[in-house]
Amino acid sequence: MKLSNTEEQLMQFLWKKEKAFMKDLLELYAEPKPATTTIATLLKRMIGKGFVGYIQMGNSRQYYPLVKKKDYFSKHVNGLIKNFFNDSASQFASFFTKETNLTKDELKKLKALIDSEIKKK
Amino acid sequence: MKLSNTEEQLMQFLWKKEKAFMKDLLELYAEPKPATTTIATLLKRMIGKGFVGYIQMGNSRQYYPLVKKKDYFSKHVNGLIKNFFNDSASQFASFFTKETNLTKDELKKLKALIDSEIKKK
DNA sequence: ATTTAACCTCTACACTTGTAGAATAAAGAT
DNA sequence: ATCTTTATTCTACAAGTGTAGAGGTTAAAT
Repeated sequence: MKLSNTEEQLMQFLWKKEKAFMKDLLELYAEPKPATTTIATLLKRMIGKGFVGYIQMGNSRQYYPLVKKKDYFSKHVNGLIKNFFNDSASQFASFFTKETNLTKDELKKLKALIDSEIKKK
Repeated sequence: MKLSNTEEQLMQFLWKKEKAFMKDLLELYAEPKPATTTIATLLKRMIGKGFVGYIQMGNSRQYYPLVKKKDYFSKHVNGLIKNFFNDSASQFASFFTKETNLTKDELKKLKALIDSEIKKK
């Protein structure tokens, strides 16, 4: 099961908040904010898809994510790599390095990070 | 305008081939292959969306991509970075380095690549 | 010339997505 | 007790997606 675009955006908010009531979520939207019923529909669908859970609190609910952002994201990137780079992460990495506009400084930091990863292996 | 999932898969095939007739594309699908009319519909929609062009050759057409895989892909990754990493490519890169199972060797190659990128700046 | 194969367009239909009004319920304010 | 606010469910509807049959056209094969 997969989230649609708007659902994914809402999920981002939920990940940010960790737990949230409708109200809190609505606040995070830029103007013009969607109708509350729209959010409600999305949440309901997301619950159906198994991405969101909630705790009933009085008349409203405290929603929370059922999947970790990291996991969701990994799946995304892996899909991307599979489709675009023939399932080769290193091919992807090299493409990424060349095509993204990382500054010199960022590149240096990345290099350092890679170094420490190399040491771990 | 955006490609849907099945459209994107077909696009992958088209990128691989560079130019292709229906037949060629159909071949690339695993069993059970979709109906030819399904592919035809997809191609038509993709033409409508401006992702595919064609040259009429007798009774059939030679299709070709109108957008470069690289460009399409970049847009994708940028979207991902924007959504998941607060628009920070370097944050993404670090996450990626840590979470992907690159081998020591791949990491070394990547490091070398980064080095040469640093020199360019 | 007739049959066959390839492929295109049109039509169709169920499912998903984006969006939100109407109706309802409950909780808080007066 | 009544009004107001807020959240929830139901219903709805247009657009987009996944999938493919029916029917027509042309080129190739016999």
